[in-house]
Amino acid sequence: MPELPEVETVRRGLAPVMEGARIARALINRPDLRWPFPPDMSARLTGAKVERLRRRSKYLLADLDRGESLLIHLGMSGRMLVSGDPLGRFVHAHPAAEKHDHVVLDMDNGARITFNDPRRFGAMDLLPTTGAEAHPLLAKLGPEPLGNEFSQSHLVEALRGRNTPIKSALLDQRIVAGLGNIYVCEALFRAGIAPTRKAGHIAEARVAGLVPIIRDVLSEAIDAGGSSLRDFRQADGELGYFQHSFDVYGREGDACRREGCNGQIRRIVQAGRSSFYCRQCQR
DNA sequence: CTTAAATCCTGGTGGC
DNA sequence: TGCCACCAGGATTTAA
Repeated sequence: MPELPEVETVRRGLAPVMEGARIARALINRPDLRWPFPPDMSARLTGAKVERLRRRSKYLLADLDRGESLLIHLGMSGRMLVSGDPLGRFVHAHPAAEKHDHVVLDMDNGARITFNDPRRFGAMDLLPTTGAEAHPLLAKLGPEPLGNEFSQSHLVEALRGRNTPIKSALLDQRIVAGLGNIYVCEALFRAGIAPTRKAGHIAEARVAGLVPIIRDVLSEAIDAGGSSLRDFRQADGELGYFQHSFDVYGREGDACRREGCNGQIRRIVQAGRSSFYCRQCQR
C-alpha cells in the first residue's frame, strides 16, 4: 500500500511525462472515489498545462497553469499507469481499459496516465495552488519526515505525555506525515522499541534516535523504488522489489534477522492494524 | 482535550 | 464448485 516512499516513486515516474505537458483530454469514468470529484473536473483539467508535480506526505499535487492544483491520493490500492510515453521509457502502446480505471489523462505529448483503484480509498480534488496547504486534507499534517522540520526536538515534544502506543502515535499524520503501517513497523524494529510501548513513556534519547532511523528507512525504500506489496505497482507498470528487504512486516513466525537473535517475528493487532515485531529485540 | 472504535471499498483467501 | 466470513488499511467520523 502506498506510503511515502511509494508515492515519491510514483511522482518520480510521472514527473517526466507530466511536467511541461498539457492535458489534452480528461476522462472521468465515475462521479467519485472516496469523495465526490469537484464540479466540472474534466473541463477544469482539459487544456491545462502541468507546471510541476509535487508530493506532500502521501499526496501528489499537480500544479496547473490556471492557478489550480490537482490533488491525488492513492488510498491503499490506487495505481498510476503510464502508457504511450514519448520518451520511450515506459510501456509503449495504450493497453485496453481495465476494470477500476477511474480517471484517464491523455497528455498532449502522447502519454496516457491511468488512475486505477479497485478499493476506491483514493481521492482527487482541485484546489487553489496558492494556499494549497490549507486544504482540509493537508492542513493538519505534521512535518515531512525527510525535511528539516522533522527534528529530534519536534518528535520528543510531540510524543510527550502521550498515552497511546508508539505504533499508533507514529501512524498519526499530525505528528509526522507519510508513515504507514509498513514503515512504522520497520522503524520500530531498527530502533529496538516495542510497538506497544506508550509514546510518552519512552526515554527521550530513544525517541530522538527514531528520527534518523525513520529517515533511513524511508530513504532506503525510495532508493529501492518503493515497495510493491499486493496490488501496488510503480508508475511505469513494473513491480518493485523493496518488500524483499523488510525485516519484520509480513514476516510473522519467521526468524528475526538481527544477528545473534534467536527470536521469531510476532504479529499483534493494535487499533485494528497488524503490528510485526521481535520481542527479543524490541522493548 | 485524548483515545478508541466504526466506517468506507473490493479482491483474495481459507474453511466447509 | 460455490458460499461465506474474514482480512488488508488511510483517513475521516463518531463515540466514549
